[in-house]
Amino acid sequence: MTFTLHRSQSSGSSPRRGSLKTAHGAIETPFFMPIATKGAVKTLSSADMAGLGAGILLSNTYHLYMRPGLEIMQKAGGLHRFMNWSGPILTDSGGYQVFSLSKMRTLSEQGVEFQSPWDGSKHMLTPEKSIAIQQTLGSDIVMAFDECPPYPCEKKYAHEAVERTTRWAQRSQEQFQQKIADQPNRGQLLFGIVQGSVYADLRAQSARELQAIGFDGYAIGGLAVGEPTESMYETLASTLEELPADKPRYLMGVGKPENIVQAVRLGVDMFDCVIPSRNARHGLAYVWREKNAASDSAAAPKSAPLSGAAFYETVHITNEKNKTAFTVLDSACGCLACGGGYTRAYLHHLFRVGEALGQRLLTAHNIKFYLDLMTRLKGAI
RNA sequence: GGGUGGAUACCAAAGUGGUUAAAUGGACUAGACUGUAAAUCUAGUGGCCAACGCCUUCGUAGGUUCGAAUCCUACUCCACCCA
Repeated sequence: MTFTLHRSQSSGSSPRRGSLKTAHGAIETPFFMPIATKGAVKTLSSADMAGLGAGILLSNTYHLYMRPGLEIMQKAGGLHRFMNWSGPILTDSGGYQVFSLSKMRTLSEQGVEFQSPWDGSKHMLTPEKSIAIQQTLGSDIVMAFDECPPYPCEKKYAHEAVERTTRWAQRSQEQFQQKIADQPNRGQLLFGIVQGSVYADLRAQSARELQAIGFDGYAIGGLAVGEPTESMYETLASTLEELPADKPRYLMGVGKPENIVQAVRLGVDMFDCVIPSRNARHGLAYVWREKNAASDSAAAPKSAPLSGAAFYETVHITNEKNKTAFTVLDSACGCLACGGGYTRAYLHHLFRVGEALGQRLLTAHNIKFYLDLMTRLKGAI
């Protein structure tokens, strides 16, 4: 079995632990994937990631296809070798770029034509091409090519997007199988992506249609794109009811720590998000809050369930008050910054003068925070 | 000694009679960021005020004008040029 649950769960919305086997090792779920869009977690090396205890990274088909391109990836012997990362990698299909680059693309039944922001050149991404690229990259988990609609989204359009996503999922699966027939199976897994905006019936339809095709795992896409958080939770809960319990469920692009906590409660197994890395580069650090437990009844001991957003706090490292804060972000943290003994005052200084080390240290810290969050959640299930 | 050009808010730098508390950068203050077009973006930054609003600013001191950062006079300082 590729995916095994540690405790048998009937179905639906309840937290679960499991193990997902990939060609580059098994990972305990629920887990978080730091994002290495262009083949690197910005400011960090593969060795750094291993040191932080990251189990699996996420990379992006669209970006790697644009640069360095398939020829280089082929000569490099695949993405793992290219970036010198021996753990598992999940590659996103480029479906999200259908959403985020909406001003620079043209969508058709065939696929999506993107215009390069660099030289204006046009590139067509289709389900077949996306999967083929991911096969060349050699990622452990391949994502079907989907359409991620914006929010808000008229139901009529959301419906069309669901049906197109289903057709694209079918084509993705066919391409995936064909390649496997051609070449030795590299042990790649293929995940389908549920769409349907915030409409429960569309989500259910999407989930049903994808299961009819059959995938190794099911992702929930198109959330956290601007809808109210409550709406996201409701949609997530109803969608999970429609997904098989014996396959991994992946909530794409989410999210804030409290979003992840809530999603794990509802039965999600996999996450990714740019928040820890991007916010780190923008000077925002995540810090556990229990050190203030004496004065704050909302702070919980490590073993207790994490609730709301009260279990952590954010630190704007560039804030004036950190100028003379000669303490590390979190004395219990073993990241490059905290373990290295670099104080908030020093990090503040690095950001002020624009030294890249500041971004690097904060990125390491936030990634560690997210990985620790998952460890705690596993411990609480 | 003579000549020319300057002096604008924390810094740099626009503005040559009213629409200017004064463009734009930087710096500073705070905020945002959810399958990364993101080391990005937003807002604020003379004083008082919760706010409406009021007050004080463009080297200094006078003057012209209904009205001046903008025009005139003197002075101070800076830069360059000629002796």
